[in-house]
Amino acid sequence: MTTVVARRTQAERSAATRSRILAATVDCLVEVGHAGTTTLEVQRRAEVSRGALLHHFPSRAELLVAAVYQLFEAQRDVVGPEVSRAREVGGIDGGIDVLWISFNSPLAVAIDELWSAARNDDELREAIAKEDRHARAEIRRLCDALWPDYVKHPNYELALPIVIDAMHGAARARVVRSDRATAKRLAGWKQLLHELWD
Amino acid sequence: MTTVVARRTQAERSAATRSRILAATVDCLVEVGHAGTTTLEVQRRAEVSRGALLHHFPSRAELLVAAVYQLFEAQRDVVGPEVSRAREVGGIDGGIDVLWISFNSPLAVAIDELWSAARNDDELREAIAKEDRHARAEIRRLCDALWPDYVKHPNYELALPIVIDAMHGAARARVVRSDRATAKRLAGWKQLLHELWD
DNA sequence: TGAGAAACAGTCATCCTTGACTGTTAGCGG
DNA sequence: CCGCTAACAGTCAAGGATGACTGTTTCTCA
Repeated sequence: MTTVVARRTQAERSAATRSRILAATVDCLVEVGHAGTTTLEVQRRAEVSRGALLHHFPSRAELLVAAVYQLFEAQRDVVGPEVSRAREVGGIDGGIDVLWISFNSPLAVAIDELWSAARNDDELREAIAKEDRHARAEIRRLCDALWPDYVKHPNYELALPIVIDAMHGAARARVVRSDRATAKRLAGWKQLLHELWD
Repeated sequence: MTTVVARRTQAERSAATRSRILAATVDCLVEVGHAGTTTLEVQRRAEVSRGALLHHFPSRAELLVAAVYQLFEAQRDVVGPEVSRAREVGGIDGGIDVLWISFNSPLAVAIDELWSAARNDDELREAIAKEDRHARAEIRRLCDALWPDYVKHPNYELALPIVIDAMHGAARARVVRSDRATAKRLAGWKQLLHELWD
């Protein structure tokens, strides 16, 4: 009785391994942070040999940079569909809820983790800066889709960056603060937009 | 010709060494980040022996926790005087400028660095959470002192946390974004408060 | 089908960090 | 003035991380 091993092309094998490694890297970033994301730990989680890991990503730096691209791409895959569904979400309050979700995915946590590391790593910083521009554009598209009625409101351009920055700040602070505090913030953002746009 | 060594009490010697170590730790956090803040690097910067370092702070964790207290205390020393000077600063715009400064000191950078590390370190997180409450109260006092005329405005409680969160978010994003972007944000916050309070 | 290349496996030397450990000096109380 | 303790000095072993290196398998293409 021999196990039937499905024949795969080199490209398929390679891509699968690469994916496993990157997924493990993201998991690692979320669970134990940037400092805990060692090549050994990634290799264990991905269940690949050292050779495999080093073959795909010759150095830890290259692994993390690749993770950046992977992460932002994954986030686009999350945000994209939300844009399509945006018309079903009603008004200011629903929009804030949807927006807040995108700041709370595991992906966002992993990105935040790399963001911290980027301050002392030129290579990472450059990679993140580049992707961040696209991410912001995507968030912007999401907002426009969520609030088509307000896009032309004179206060739209004023309020948007502030709320987005505030969400960034709140997402970060969430590490040490209570869920209650987060709920209060959500309500605050909604009230602000009502105040400015209604 | 013998060098005259000033006689110091044990307590003085000890306190001086401790200060040097903590100051070096803060420098280290600012310059090379949490990951780069090794006990060896701190020891080099403080110009103390390994024995001295380990005597005052038996483990790296204790060193970082001590740094948390030191940092928040130092920040209080910075923010405190600002509260007294607040009456000299005029209006919304000046207040925003002052507030923004407190998010840009090296201290804030070091705190942010520890904040990142805290996500995966229970001891640190607890220490930071505790101090953070005081810090927020202090910031609140500063705001009240900066804008005594608006404290009772119905939108005061609405706008304040949002602006503070936004400053947190913006301070963090500054790592990868341009100074121009920061200037735009400053203008935005000012405009928002004018919109809500005037 | 067979040579070659890509994908993967596993080991190893090197470096770095940490904290334990032992030795030394400076101040303090009796 | 003497013994004691806190403050400091310097070394060392253990563990972990990284990437280089060599060996093996799996596909591909001529």
